[in-house]
Amino acid sequence: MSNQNQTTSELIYQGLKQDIIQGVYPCGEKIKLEEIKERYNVSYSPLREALSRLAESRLLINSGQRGFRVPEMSQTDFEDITETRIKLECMALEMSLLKGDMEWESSVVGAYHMLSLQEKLIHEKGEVNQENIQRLDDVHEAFHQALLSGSQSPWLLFFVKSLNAQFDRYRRYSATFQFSHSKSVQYHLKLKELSLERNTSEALKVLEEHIRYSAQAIIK
Amino acid sequence: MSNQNQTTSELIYQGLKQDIIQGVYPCGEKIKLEEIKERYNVSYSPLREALSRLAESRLLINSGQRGFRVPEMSQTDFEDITETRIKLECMALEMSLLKGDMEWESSVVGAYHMLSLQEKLIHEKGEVNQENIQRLDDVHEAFHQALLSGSQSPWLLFFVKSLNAQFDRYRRYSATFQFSHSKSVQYHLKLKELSLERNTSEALKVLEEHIRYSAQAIIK
DNA sequence: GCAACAAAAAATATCGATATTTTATATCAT
DNA sequence: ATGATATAAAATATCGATATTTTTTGTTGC
Repeated sequence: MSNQNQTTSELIYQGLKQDIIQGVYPCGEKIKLEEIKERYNVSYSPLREALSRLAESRLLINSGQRGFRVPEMSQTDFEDITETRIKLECMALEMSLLKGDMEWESSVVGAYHMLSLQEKLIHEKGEVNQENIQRLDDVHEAFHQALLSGSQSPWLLFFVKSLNAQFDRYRRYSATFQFSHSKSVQYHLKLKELSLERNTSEALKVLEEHIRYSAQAIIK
Repeated sequence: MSNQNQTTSELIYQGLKQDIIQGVYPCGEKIKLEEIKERYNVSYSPLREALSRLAESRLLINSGQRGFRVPEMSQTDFEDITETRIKLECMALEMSLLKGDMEWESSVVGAYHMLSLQEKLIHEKGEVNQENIQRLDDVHEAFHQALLSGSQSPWLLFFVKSLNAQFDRYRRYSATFQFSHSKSVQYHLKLKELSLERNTSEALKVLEEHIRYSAQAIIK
């Protein structure tokens, strides 16, 4: 977002990332350069730069002289992602509650407001479509980022972001869009309130539960 | 290491990464493509792929339409790296001591042996040269990796590795090669023994101290 | 039939040149 | 002089073509 310098390489990176996370390319599938070169209508250079970046953050695998492919999914990998995510996010949340200032509080309140509006739109008014779901994902992501942003640890947030992308890939793949999201909605409300009250121990508990609940729904 | 498929892109990636960490390119310096294209004697494509990857892991900064540059260093950034490193490494060590099997123990013993030999070579026999220091860094890194490898969390190890690269850049930049490394040697010995004894609380304490000690020496 | 090897096809990786954008330099009006 | 604008230079980003490697196909001998 808000990237003024829209280089082709950056654009295709964003597009590919999105597509990989959304499961457009099946697991283990080889990425044929010629093919997606045509599809995205670009040449090799920016394409390969984008692919290289994605491989660096493990959204692709780059095997020596034989190109790029989409990583396989496995139970153990997902469990590792989930457990690590819980640890790092809890860590960041703890720091947020300790260090978060007024600006942080405002961003949490603001992000929560957006999230709850979008949740209402989908789950109460039933306006379920691809665009609204994408938007729900975005504001949900933004809410979590806001919560943790008080931690003042760019590195921790960087890693959390990376894990969330991986987690999302599993989520999208399992295609479990739960219409009965009431539990999730409750989690978010509690999370917001406990955070603003600086009730660390309870907030951490809820965050962990929230992540585990999502993970459980994905494993099936 | 042990990458059989030595593509030009991979080679130049390794080389650049090493050079950035070792402080060959000053902080904030712009990476002139034409210049290092000549220096490494390659063409744009593999060079830009390598640069893109390095930017993805934050060893470079890629600003829109105006190329790549080496990140600035700051006290706060280094503190974030250090604190995050402590948290993640301690987390991984705790898991290692909990889950580590016989194979893990062997790798720790083996890695420690290598490390202590190299430490002796340098600090007792005084064979101090660029090559031996590089080798010390390598076996030191390997020892820490071995310690944490029992954790069974590839994602945690991935992040730790990334942080260590950043940490190393600061270390190399400050150019503090301490000849009185006796303290560091003691840390490693203690770390090994406490780990094999599965003395979690003490091992974590020593690891944290070890990292803080290194960080202190860098800040000056 | 089947393994081993050779030839052909396909795909990846790299190159050198071009187009685009940014940065530096020069010109002009105020 | 100074700031704005146009021009030139430099640097980045992208393209299309070539070289290299891998994969597939086909052939031969057993």
